Order: sequence, then structure tokens, then C-alpha cells
Amino acid sequence: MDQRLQGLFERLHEKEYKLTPQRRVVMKAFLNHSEDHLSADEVYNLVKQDHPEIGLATIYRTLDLLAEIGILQKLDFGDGRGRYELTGGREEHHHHHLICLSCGKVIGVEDDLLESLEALISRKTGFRIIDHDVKFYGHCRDCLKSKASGHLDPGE
Amino acid sequence: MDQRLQGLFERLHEKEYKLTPQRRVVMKAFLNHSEDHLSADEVYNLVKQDHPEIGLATIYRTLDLLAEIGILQKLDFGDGRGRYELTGGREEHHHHHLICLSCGKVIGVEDDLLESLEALISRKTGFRIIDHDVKFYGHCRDCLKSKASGHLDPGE
DNA sequence: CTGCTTGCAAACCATTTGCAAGGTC
DNA sequence: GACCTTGCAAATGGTTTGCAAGCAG
Repeated sequence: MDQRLQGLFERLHEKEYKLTPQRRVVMKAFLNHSEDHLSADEVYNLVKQDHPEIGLATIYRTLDLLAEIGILQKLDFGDGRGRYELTGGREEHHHHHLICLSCGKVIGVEDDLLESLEALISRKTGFRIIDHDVKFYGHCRDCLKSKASGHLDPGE
Repeated sequence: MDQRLQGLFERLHEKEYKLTPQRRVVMKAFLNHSEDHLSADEVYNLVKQDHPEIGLATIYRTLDLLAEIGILQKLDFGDGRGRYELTGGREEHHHHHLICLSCGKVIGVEDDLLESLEALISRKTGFRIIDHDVKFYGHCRDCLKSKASGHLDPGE
């Protein structure tokens, strides 16, 4: 983990950006929450604990910067705020997200079976695809389970 | 065209909503711009011509309502504002969008080859998929053409 | 030291809401 | 005439920006 943090610091440095304590704690927060998709506000609240005087504007600027240099990826789940997650490493095709309409959980999926669809689209439309953004909405296994056991579910 | 407008009016009426002049002009605007993905502000400006005293809040409320009853579909292209398009008719799986990073044009694609991917995901994760949101980013044929002919392109 | 960074507060911008007046059925 | 709708203006909420002070390299 400290190893990974080290790596992020280096990537910052490569791009000629300074390693400030604020940037450090923001990156650390993402390593400690690699399963989550944090919003600026969530990062702010996490980071304020170790760094009480940090400003929300700084969080925004930092997230922006980290996304720009490829450390973070900005996501949009349609909830009216930007969300971020650590990129796998090198920039690759983005993975997909399953968004549960019952509990709001977001699950990442690794498959990339879109290749053939993309090839077909390119062939038919002449559009050169560089990246995609794929979200599936539905109900996760856990919510299906509790629904099956007689629970009420406002999501459907 | 008037035929289609008639149909929309009826769908409004079925749901027990009143047919006000404001709602009428908004629906008309979408029929006249069926290729576009209009934002509230764009609708507002279109509609103000025939109906100068209409309020922007009304546009928002109307778009919301029309999306709710399935006449419009709300889209999010990540440009910080909601966009809408007429739905094909009955609610079906949404089609995909190709978003050109050079010129910003948005192209609809009809294929639905995601079926097999969805089936695979369901099998592997137990997630029951209800709908999807698929966007492809890249460069459209026109922009590729002008780039090939020696043009400059800030998008890449 | 120098200029990138930060914190603060004010500005922005899309969207929402309260409320009294207005219009559809 | 009843109640849904509207227009206006003010409020909201996420994000951005101007600017002087601060700090990393």
C-alpha cells in the first residue's frame, strides 16, 4: 500500500507537479477506498480528519489534476456530482459499472466484450471509437435476494 | 407530423394531465428537432419565439413530466446539463450514442448487440439488468475526413 | 526565492421551489 | 368553479474562480 502511494507520488512528480500535503492525503484517501467511487465532498470529509484546514476548492482542483494526469478517472453516475476512482494503471479501456437501482451500490465489471460491438459500429458508421462509457442499471444479487424473501422494494 | 403531435397529446391526456399551450409548444419543438438532443435552455429559446412569456421553470417542469410519462427520454452527455430526445414510442432498451470528441456531434445507433454481454454479466454476477446507458467517444467520419486532409484538430 | 498551490469567500450555472395568479377541463 | 399549471423570483447545490498568503522545490 505504501508502495502504491509511492508510485502515485512519482507519477505526480513526472508531470512536474509539486507534492503537497493536500495532494498526498487525497491520493491516500483513494488508496484506502479503492472500492468506492468518491465524490469531492466525500473526499473532503475523509481528508478533513487528518488535515482540518483543507479547503473544498482544493479538493476540486486536486481531483481535476489527478484525473488529468491519469491517476484518477472521473465518473458520472447521474447523481448530480462527479465521482472518481483510481485508474488501474495505464490508461486502458474503461470497465463497466453495474448500478443497483435498489440500494445504489456500484459494482465494477472487468469484461470488455464491447470490442466486437465497437468493430461493428466502426464498420457501419465510419466512427472511430476511442473510449466508451457503459453503465448497466438493475438490481444486484443482494437486493434480489432480500426481495425474494418478501421484502418491499421501492426500486421496482 | 401533425399526426404525431396528435398522438403525443393523447398520451398526455391518457395520464390525466392537462394540455396547456406550454406543453403543446414544447412537444412541438421536439418534433421539429427530432434529430437533436435538446437541453432545457435550448428548448426555452426555441419556444420563446412563439410563446414569449413562458418561464424557464415551466420548461424544466414540462421536460420532467414528459420524461416521466415516457414521451421524452432524459440523457446525460456529461456536459453538465440534462438533454432530452423523443422516445421511439414504447419503452424499449435505449439505443447507444456516439459522441464526437472533435465536433461534439451526437449520433444515435440502433443496434442492440449488448444482449449477449448482458447475459454474460448476469450469469457471472447475479445482477439483473433492466436497462443500460452506453456511450462511445471518438471521432466521427466527417471529422476524420477533415483531419486526413491536413486540418488541425484540438480533440486529439 | 519564485511561482505553483492553497484557503476563503464570492461567483457561477443548471435546476428546483414557494407562492400567488392564471387557465384547463 | 376546482385544482392543476404557470411565472416570477428567490433558493439550492455542486463546482469554479479571484486573490492574497503560503509553501515546495
